[in-house]
Amino acid sequence: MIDLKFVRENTEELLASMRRRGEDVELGEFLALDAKRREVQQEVEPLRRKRNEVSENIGRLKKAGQKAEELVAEMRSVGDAITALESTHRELEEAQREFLLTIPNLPHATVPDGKDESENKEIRRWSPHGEEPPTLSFEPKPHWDVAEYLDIIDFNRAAKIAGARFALLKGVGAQLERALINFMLDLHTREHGYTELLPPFMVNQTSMITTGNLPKFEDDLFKVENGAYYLIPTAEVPVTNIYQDEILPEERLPIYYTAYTPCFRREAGSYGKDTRGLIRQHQFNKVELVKFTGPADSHNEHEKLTRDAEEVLKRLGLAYRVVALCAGDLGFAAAKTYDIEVWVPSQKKYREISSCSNYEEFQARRGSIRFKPKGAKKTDFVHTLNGSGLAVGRTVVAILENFQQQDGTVIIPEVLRPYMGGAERILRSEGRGR
RNA sequence: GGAGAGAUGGCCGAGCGGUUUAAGGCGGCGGUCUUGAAAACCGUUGAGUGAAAGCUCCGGGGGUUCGAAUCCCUCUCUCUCCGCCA
Repeated sequence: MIDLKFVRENTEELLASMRRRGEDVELGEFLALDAKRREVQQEVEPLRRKRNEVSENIGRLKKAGQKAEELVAEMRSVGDAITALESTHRELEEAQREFLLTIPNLPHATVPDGKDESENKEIRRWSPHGEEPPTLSFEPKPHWDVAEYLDIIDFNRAAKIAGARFALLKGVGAQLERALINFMLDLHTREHGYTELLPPFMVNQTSMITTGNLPKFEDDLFKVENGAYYLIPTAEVPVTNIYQDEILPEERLPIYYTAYTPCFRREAGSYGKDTRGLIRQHQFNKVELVKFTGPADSHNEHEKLTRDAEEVLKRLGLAYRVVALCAGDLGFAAAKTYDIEVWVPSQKKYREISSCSNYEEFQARRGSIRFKPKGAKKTDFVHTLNGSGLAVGRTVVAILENFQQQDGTVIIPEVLRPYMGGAERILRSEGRGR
């Protein structure tokens, strides 16, 4: 959430930022509400002060055994006036908050200009063989064909038991998924200094408001009907909300968390996009990285977090590139975002496998996540950051496609072998499992 | 699901209609003392808003009253006992 005072005092700067995002924001009505609200507040406060003073007086008089009838009568009408003003004030305040919750974050100065995805800026590339992605000596099959031949993913039966955009992993496919989760968590906890969490997979509305998923993006979420819960679209939501409404001591910062969770997304409005395969599912697994930092450190920590996610791909030997999202492609809550895109041979394209963002104080303000700088009188908002480290389903896509062999088998990356009973290759399974 | 108890400042805990501008303790910070430290003693120590005076905040929301942490309604959460259950 944008600071109310900032909106009031830096209106032009805010509008310029919104134009960079391609958002058309109308502030006239909001600023009028704000002026009215402050006017009402200035009216009600002296009345409250008067009531406090006179009421205390009445108490003293009564204690002394004296009458206070006129004062009581007078305060009765003051009380009515206060009640009326308070209810107006509350309505104005609520209207302001509702509006503020719909204003996206300000893009950081280093975010490139641009209207959409096509203007994102490539930052760097990596591949096991230099910078360019490796080419296979035969025509690569899409991962769903690779998986079907090996009998490790069953999309048809998943559709039967749940519907479109679900997958049923089988045998080595299920093992591969589990191996990747464990490999990623081990890397981040043992080498990158993150603490592992296993949070609730459903959260309340308040948590969704903190991260920016609500009120604007309800259509993207699955809501549980008998209970006020939402299925999490990412571990970012439960983990960021851990310190909701808390004031942290400065010495605790920065805090690094990693969490595996399934993620649930409606994918409304993505009809016809990635309809086959694992790329776009209603439910997928992800290992998430979340940081809470002081304001001065967040951009450094953002760079480090992105490198931590990249490391997963390096160890797996998967080619990727990092792009900086332009202002027009930036998510609602983000001040700055790097996407990591992995090479998908059958599509001859890089596809998003991680999104690493710095939200600065945007989410912290919505969730009131603060810290007390050492020696300072005032509290300040922390900065929150997160990134996928990585999306597991899409990592499976990359492994099946990049490491497929002409005979239909798939080489298992060395770092995963200890997690898969030492197997070096995924072979076609025969018989009973089918 | 049934019965009961509770939610107060970083933590513990008093207050149950009017010097509560929330007692007291612990913890934190500063000081006295000390070669240094501990102990003891003294002081200080919640958040938001505002230039300030002030105003608001005792789980959330609503009500009663001149006046609510305190009384009433409601919701949420926690605990105890019983039942059921992985």
